[in-house]
Amino acid sequence: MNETSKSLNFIEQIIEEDLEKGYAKSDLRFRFPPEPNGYLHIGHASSICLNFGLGLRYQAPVNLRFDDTNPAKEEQEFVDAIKKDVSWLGFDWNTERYASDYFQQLYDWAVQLIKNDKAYVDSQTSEEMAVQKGTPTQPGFNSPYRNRTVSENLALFEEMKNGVHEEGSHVLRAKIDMAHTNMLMRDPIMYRVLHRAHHRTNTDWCIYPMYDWTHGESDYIEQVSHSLCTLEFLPHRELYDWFLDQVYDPTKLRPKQREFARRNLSHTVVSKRKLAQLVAEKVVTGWDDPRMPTISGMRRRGYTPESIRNFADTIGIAKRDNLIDVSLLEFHVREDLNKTTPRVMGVLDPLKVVITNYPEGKEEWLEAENSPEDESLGFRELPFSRELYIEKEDFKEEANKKFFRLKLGGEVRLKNAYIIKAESCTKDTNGNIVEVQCTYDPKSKSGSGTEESLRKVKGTLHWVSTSHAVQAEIRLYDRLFTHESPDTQKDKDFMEFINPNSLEVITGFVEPSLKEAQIGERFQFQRMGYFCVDKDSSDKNLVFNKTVGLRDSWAKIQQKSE
RNA sequence: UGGCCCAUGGUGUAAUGGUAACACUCCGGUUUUUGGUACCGUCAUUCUAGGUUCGAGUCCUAGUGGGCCAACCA
Repeated sequence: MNETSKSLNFIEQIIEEDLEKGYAKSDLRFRFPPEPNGYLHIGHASSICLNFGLGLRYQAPVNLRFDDTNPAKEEQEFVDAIKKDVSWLGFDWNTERYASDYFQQLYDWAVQLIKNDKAYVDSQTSEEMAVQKGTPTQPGFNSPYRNRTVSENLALFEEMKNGVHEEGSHVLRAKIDMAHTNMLMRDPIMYRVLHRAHHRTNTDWCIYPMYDWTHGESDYIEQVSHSLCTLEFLPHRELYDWFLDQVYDPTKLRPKQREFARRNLSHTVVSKRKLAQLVAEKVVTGWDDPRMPTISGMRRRGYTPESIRNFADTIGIAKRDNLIDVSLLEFHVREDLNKTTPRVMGVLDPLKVVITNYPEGKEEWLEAENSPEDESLGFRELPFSRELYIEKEDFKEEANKKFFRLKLGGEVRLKNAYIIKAESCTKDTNGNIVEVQCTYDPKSKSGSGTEESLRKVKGTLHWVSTSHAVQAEIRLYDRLFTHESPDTQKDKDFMEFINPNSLEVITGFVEPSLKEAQIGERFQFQRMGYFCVDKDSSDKNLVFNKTVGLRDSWAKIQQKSE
């Protein structure tokens, strides 16, 4: 927590060096620049935490800037979702900006470039241009249109803007060097003709600027000091600087681009394009499907903003390729949920228990602590009766002594209730156990303080009273992909690794206090895991998502004995 | 057959020329009315070869391995 003792990541070191070299702290400014063409994912969360974290650390403003230069892909729906996600993560932006706000300024600068003989209108097809561009190992060659006169370029460019020309007929290109070793410097396209309505500028423009031309100049307009992006943009830095050189006024702050490695998460894909494909092909129900590594998906799953921020802090920022194990994310989710969620009881795979020496028709309301981690959460009351459900896996006719749960002739504590002993069980015609008959010790009531209640029994089970329990739909999730790195396998498409069993829907029974649970509310079902109420939930049909299971050392013991 | 970036336990990140550390995972234990939590402990790391230096994970060179670059996407 101590800022001064915490080691700096390499971005923070760059900033510290700039500060030492005389950069004013008040000149520091950052931005988070999403393109509104999809939902934000865990990789963006990392970038958001980086940029807004820097803002907090240096008390510097952070803009939320939508990189909306491609009306073919961008929509208002995504703008709204992105704003919601950033806010939910717990960050406040200084101002909300749009690259489209700068279209006029960008156009004016482009005209200036043409006048300075730094840009020209090319009228080749994209195929011709691709050939002419060369390859990484071979230089390109000049376009036949490269030497158009300034006045001809000016006239054409204005016509492009005015919608005189068809899509694909002309582009504006920067005039740099077709033999440059960096392919991005081989006369990159600045503008294309697009007869499309834009979500903000509507049909005002018939030409739209490309990323490279837009991004750095937007940083410059906003006077962003450090423009942070992922490593695949590293080759763009040279162009970023070249474009800046064309318009730079030395009395103003000059933004600098620096790059960090995107964070990869195991057993999923962290790519908007691939996530969009999962949505489009209906592998998942939508961008906010709880199996998706999107911020909205994680929110719906029950992850907390705190846990995602802690995760981002822990994984840090660096420049090497990485594949972060999803178990680290789950650790942070459990860590936060353990501290904050109330405990309740829910039986996912019910087995009926009848307490033969408990009077028929009797019910008792027992006091139960809401959280051993947080006293302030108080207590609630639980109904107990003659017939209960316990978890099917918590009973065996016979078992070795490693099995702490209920077995014939053995005793267990029912959480917050009595100690019971299994006397017999009945089976259906297929040999499946359908009911267990038990006796209880009436003096062993939890919290009663009697000698019997203080007895140590090895196992404690969760349970619900059959007549009081509420039926609930419970959605269990597993990893979306069976491979830890589905999208880096040579000759294999990531879709081949989709886990067919990533969703299982079951019907369980939960304690009656959950009847009034609100959408989004989180609970720990004791001994089972963390669950939250899904947005599909209604008065008629209670729906829970399993957020993450509890650590399960019994499962490990079982695995080893197999 | 080019250019650029990267290389620290199983995973991620530190160590800023001076004893390689922290977290997760794994494994073992203590406590426990959650086989949870908490706490304690074990195992395990500088890609290779040269060089600079009293001293190199850190600087230099080469090699090896991985990644990025040929959208009118961002």
